[in-house]
Amino acid sequence: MKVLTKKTDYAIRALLMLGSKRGVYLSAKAISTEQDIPYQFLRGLLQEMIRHDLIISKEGAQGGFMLKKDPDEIPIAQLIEIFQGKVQVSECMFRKQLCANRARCVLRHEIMRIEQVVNSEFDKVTIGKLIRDLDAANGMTHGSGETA
Amino acid sequence: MKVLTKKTDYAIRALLMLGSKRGVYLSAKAISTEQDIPYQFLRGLLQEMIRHDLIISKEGAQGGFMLKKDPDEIPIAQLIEIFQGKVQVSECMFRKQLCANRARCVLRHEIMRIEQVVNSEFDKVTIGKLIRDLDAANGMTHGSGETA
DNA sequence: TTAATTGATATCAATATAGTATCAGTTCAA
DNA sequence: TTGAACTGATACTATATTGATATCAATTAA
Ligand code: FES
Ligand code: FES
Repeated sequence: MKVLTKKTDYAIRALLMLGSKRGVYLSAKAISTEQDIPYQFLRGLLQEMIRHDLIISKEGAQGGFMLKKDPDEIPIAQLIEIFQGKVQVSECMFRKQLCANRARCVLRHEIMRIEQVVNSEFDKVTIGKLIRDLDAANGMTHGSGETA
Repeated sequence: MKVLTKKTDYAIRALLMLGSKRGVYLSAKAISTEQDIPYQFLRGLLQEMIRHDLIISKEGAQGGFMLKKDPDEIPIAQLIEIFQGKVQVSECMFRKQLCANRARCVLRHEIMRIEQVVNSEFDKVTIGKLIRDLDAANGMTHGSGETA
C-alpha cells in the first residue's frame, strides 16, 4: 500500500526547493536536474500546482516558478488531495443485509473516524515544517552549511 | 486516494459474515450472493485468507469456510497488509542534495511517524469490534432481531 | 453416482500511474 | 531582431495495479 505516489512525492520535493529559495524563479529544468525528476512529468505537476494557487510562474528566458503561498500553509494533505484525490476509506463498505441504516451506521462512523485521523496527521505536516526539519538535520551534519 | 481496495473491502465483509455465524461452514456462493461479491474473485480472497490462517475450509458438498482465529484478533490492519501490502509512505523521499544523512533524517522520522499512526488506527479496529458495532446498530433499528 | 463444493491456476479487462513528445507562445539578452 | 531559454497546453505511450472471469481437477454428502 503506497501512501504517496510519485506525483505527490515529486511535488513535495519541488516545493521544498522553491521554499528554500524564496523570491527567485527556479526553472523546471533546474528542479528536474537537482531532484532527479523526469522533466516533462514535473512540468505537468508544476502547472497543476499553479492551478491550485500554490505557486506562480514567469514565462520566457530566466523564467520559472516561485512559491505563492506561505510554506507553512501548504500541508501535504493538500498535495495528496490534489495529486491523489481526497482520502476516502471506502464508499460504503457494508451494504444491504449487513447494514440496515446508513444514517446512524456505527461502522461508517468508525471508518470515517480513521479517515479523519489520517487526514489530520497529514495536515500537521506542512512544507514549511519540512523545510525547517531539513535545515535542522543538515545543520547537525555539517555545521551551519547547507551545501551538500 | 483509496485506502481500502475491493479486495480488502470484500475480505472484511466475508469475515463479518463468517464471524456472525460461528461453528458452521458458509460456502463461497452464499457469501458471494449475500454480499454481492464476484464469485471467483471472492474464491481467490478466501484461499488467500486460508494461507494466512484466518479461516479454514471444508471441501465437497455442504463444504465452505469457517473462521479459524478469534474475530477480535483480526485487525483490519492485517487484512490491508495481506491484500494491499505493508503501508509504506515512500521509499526515501528526499534524496541527494536535500537530505544529507539518511540515518538521522528528521523528515524520514516525520513520515514514519505518520505511517505508525495510520497503522495503529487500523490495528485498533478488529473484525470482532466491527461485528459488535454492527449488532448494536441493527439492534437500534429493529429491536433485537438481526434478520434484515 | 452426482451435484455441490473447494483447490489451483491461467487469463483477461479496466483503470491508474508513470513517463514522453510536440508545438506554440513569451521573454531576455546578445 | 533574432535566437535561446523558458512556460502553456495537450496528446500520446508504457507499465503496473486492480478487478474480474474461466477452467478443470479433487473432494464430499446425500
Ligand atoms: S457502512 Fe454503509 S451503511 Fe453502514
Ligand atoms: S528522507 Fe530519505 S534520507 Fe532523508
